[in-house]
Amino acid sequence: MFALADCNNFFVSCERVFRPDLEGKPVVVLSGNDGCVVSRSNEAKALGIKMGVPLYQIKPLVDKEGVVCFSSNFSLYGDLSDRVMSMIRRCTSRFDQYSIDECFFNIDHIAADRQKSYCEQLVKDIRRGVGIPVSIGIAPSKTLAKVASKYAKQYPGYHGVCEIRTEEQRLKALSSFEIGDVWGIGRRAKVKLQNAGIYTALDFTLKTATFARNVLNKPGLLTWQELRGQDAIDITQLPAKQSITTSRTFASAITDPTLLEEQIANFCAHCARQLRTQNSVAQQLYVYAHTSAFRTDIEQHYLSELVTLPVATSNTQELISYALNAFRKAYRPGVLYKKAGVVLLKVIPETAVVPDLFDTKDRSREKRLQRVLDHIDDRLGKRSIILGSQMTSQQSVYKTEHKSPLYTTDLRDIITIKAT
DNA sequence: TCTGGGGTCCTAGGACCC
DNA sequence: TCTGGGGTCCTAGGACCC
Repeated sequence: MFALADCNNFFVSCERVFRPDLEGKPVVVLSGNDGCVVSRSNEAKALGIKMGVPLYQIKPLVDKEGVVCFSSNFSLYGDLSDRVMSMIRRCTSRFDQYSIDECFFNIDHIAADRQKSYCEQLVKDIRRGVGIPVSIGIAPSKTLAKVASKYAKQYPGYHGVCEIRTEEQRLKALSSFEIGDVWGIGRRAKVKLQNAGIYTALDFTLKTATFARNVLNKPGLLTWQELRGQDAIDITQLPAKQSITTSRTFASAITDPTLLEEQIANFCAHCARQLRTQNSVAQQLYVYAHTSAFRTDIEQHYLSELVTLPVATSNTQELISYALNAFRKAYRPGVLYKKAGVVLLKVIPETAVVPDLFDTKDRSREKRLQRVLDHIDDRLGKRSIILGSQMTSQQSVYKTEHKSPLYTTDLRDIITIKAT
């Protein structure tokens, strides 16, 4: 049996941990630049606020109903996620974190008839210990566990835990579960299946394996098997990321190349730091910047450059220099760049680097310097020490009007909270 | 005016090989 | 007019997830 733990309305719940006065009130968390709604409390959902809707489109409703808005605060969410995950990890022999707010875990060491009450206690403990509400689904496959967790979330009578154990439970659960809500069935697949007269998860399981394979290919067949109770999807964590991206949309479009270069240098530094934490190096680097796709009044422009590095590296200085050179080659004056990003590709383990016979760099020396810089950042906080190219203007190009303090991770904010 | 960010997997088709 | 067969590797794009 698989257990799936899923934090309810995770980002909103994180904000509420430190603002218990917002319990029972409509609350939303916004994406970058306070653009879109990315997390909603049940009260906000009840007002009809949809996932992903731009804030400006619901501004009248937000004002009228007194919806509380937060800018996203990822260091807070990451920290609370770690605390929830570590509580679950202590209860299991097999643990796979699937996202910032979800994990699968094994409960086979508990007798079958006690698994539900065991998980109910875990839900209570996490609520008391971290302050985050969690729902747990238990079933013989991961997809069914996801279905179960949705029922657990939906009906308070379940006390946060729902099981799909017997064939009777499975048929009942799937018969009132919309096909588009199944894990692995996206928008396109939903339309295809509905056109074939399939509206519930149960309808889908009554078709043949050949049908599932023909209409939705291999991933669809796996989902079909899982819904029938067979363990088919493996989500064992990849040991290391194969690509690393940092990209941002700016609050307003940028034309100034110096300002853009500063952003790209920062994206690059962020990617490189992630690369080093997984002891990897990148063989390729991709830089892009483009106009807003939503604007119909200006000509669209997409700048992009792919650089293959002579020697795979994770060095921030080196990666920034390649990224800026590539950017300068492709930059077009006058274009209103609204979004830009850096992607590191062909990521491989540090130990697999093939040296270049004609390499002129003293790589071991650069590596020692990089290690010192990382150490300073770890000790004194992010961006304690950065390169000149990362801070040429000191101008902020992002909007975060509703950001909560870094309650758990930033010493300066903690001191401020205590002082007030 | 204002519209997020970061990933993975799969497949089809082209290039290339013998 | 008629123009092989089989395989691998790579890439772009689509679809999906949170």
